[in-house]
Amino acid sequence: MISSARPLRADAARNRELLLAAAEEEFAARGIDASIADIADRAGVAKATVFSHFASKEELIAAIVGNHFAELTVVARRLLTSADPEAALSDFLTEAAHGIKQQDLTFLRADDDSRVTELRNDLHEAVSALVDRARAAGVVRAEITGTDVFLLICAPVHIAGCHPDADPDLWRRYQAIIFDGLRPTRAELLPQPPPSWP
Amino acid sequence: MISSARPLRADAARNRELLLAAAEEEFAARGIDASIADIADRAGVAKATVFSHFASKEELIAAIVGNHFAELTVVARRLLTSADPEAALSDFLTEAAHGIKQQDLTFLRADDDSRVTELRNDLHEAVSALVDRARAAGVVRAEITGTDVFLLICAPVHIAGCHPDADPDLWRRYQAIIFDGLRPTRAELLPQPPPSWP
Amino acid sequence: MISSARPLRADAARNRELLLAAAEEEFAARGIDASIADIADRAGVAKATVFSHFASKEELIAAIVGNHFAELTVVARRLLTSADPEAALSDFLTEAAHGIKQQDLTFLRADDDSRVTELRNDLHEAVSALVDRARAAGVVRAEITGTDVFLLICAPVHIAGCHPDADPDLWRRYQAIIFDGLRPTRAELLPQPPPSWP
Amino acid sequence: MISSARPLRADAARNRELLLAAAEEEFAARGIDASIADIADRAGVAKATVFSHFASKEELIAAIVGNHFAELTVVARRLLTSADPEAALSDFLTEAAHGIKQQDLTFLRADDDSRVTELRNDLHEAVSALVDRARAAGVVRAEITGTDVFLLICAPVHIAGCHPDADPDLWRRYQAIIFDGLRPTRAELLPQPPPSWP
DNA sequence: TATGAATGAGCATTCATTCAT
DNA sequence: TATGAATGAATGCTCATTCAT
Repeated sequence: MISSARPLRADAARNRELLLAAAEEEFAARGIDASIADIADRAGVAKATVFSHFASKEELIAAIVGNHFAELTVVARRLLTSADPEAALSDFLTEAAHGIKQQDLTFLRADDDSRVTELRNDLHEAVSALVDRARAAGVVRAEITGTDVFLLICAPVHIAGCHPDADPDLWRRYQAIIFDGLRPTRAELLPQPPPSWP
Repeated sequence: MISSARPLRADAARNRELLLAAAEEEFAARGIDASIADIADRAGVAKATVFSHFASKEELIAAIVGNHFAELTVVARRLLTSADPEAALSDFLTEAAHGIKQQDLTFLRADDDSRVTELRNDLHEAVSALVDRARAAGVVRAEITGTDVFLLICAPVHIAGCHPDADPDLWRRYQAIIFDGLRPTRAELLPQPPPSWP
Repeated sequence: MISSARPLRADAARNRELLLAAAEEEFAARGIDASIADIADRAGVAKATVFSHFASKEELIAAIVGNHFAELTVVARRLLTSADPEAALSDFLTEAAHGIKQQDLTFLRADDDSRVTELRNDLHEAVSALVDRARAAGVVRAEITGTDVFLLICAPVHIAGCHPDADPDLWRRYQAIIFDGLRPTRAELLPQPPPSWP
Repeated sequence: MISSARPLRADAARNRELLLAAAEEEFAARGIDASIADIADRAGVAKATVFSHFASKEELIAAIVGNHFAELTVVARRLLTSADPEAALSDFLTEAAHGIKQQDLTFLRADDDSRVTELRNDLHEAVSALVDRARAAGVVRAEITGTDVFLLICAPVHIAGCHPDADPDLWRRYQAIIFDGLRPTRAELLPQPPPSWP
């Protein structure tokens, strides 16, 4: 929300937010092939204005993805200070899924962008802290890592999205199932070692 | 002469198979934006030939998706005859995920095609039978339906795909977690009723 | 004129010629920034058709430049068989300048194209033969090389083009001056050694 | 206050010079398609500032071209006062070509600008005086006019520029050849009458 | 049926120029 | 005067689809 590098003029800052919002909506509606023209139209600015804010379509996508990572990091850090480790992890997954559900942008990738990589690592770290606390409290299996949970964030929304005509809250069902799968009820080892993080 | 729907000439039938195979490979390699030109090149035919077999790109995608549903249906029906209900369900999910992993075509959608809808319903039915048997045997929660499992088919591969540099077998870890989530260990009710199927 | 690689269908070959002609005219009229759209319009075809004949604007330019080199090579080789070495060289420069004058495309460059490089080398070789014969006959200075004359081909037209409102034949005046500069009247050495050819 | 045309503030005058210098460099480096944005960047000012000094890109080009004409005029007038008429003409062409070679802006045209036309006429007049003196001294043919030499100014650099990998001083070779072509050694008449000047 | 060619609609991106501050 | 921002008009290029043979 609050950027540090260059204090934009008020009108430009407004247009930037307008554009990011329009882009999210357009990507959610039309997929990754949403056109810059449509995004500009939706934001009520000229096509060229998009490029005066983001040097390329890739950079626009990176800004969106980065923002989402940053928002989730804020959520994770806030929940780290709560009393109940189990509720904290569960609430994080719920809030995350809820945010994703609003606009499914799961398909957006921005891998080669260093800022996004950094923000993704920040989120990974915050999630790992949440998981460490939950594991220490015995509410998740000993084998479960922060990376596991990081990868699972989008799963409930994605699963519900496979239904051709689902209730908007269906993802909650699959989140509960997955969360139960993380619990230390079963002693069996998982068939693969925990994934490393680059 | 013997087959019912459309008696294709032998070489035409061969071209059709060539095209479907080429299209799958190209979609797997380049994503949904793979071009008809590249598919035709890979199949060794002219671009226009693609359109003499499939009226549009959508129809080509529908054919691929339909084939995948049909293959999974075969797997599900075969496993219905096996002795162990738990192993049958687990094996189905494993074989399905394995096939998807080979060529991740999860992103392909073909919603408005009636043949695809029919094949999808066939798969849904076969999976439901598998789940009914598993539930009756007490290896999955009473609340779990065939629709649930149908929706979960792609999840393990999708989850592992969120890792920037994952082991090719990582999906097995998440499949085990999800399968554990389906088990009747926990008594708590799931937060959402089972989804209906259209 | 007669290409070897792939025998185009009659209509395609016609469109190709139409496009090359239109492109030459458009480049001559608007300079190197002539647009593909205008070229296509002038040729009476769709924009995309340009790209079905030439993969890029660069390739179209290369085709034009290559054709011009090839045509000049034909002229040079023909004159090599004529009786008078002085007239042969002079006529070559005249015919070349005349062809260039029709459409000043001096500004077109296609350096990185291997076919063009080859055709340019062919022309260089043919011109060198013409110059060798003229030198042997004592009608040009001993120091003058084929490379010198190759570089001088465009000069008369370019010089006349610096006049804001010149007679269309003014280039002949500067060709005569330059040709006189090549004659062995003066014994003084030229201030720079003859240029090498890559 | 003291100067007549437009009393610029000191910093504005400085920006103007900065911009002209930056524009020359950028045009020399990137050709006529050098962008206003790059020029402004190089000058260290905002894009819009360019337009507060020059109403359009054309006008900026006209200013550069006009400056070059004016500089050459100074050179020609200075050499008019030298003792040797032949050396004066030769030196003029050498100094001119040298300046052009440093930054080849030959491609810049600014025809419809009245100030440029005036400066070009000034140069034409100064060159004509140089040529008249040389002709009177018998060092150039009787037929050669100031207009001829004016048109020939850029030729040596242009000719050397046709070589794909030339020595930076190669233009001197062609200047010598052309200058020899101007000498009164040959009695033959040139094939075209001297061009008039508008 | 198979195909070489043609094409209309569209896309990301650029740029000279204008505007408000 | 200087500038950050905005923009309309182009531009090279792509692609699914159509057409004539």
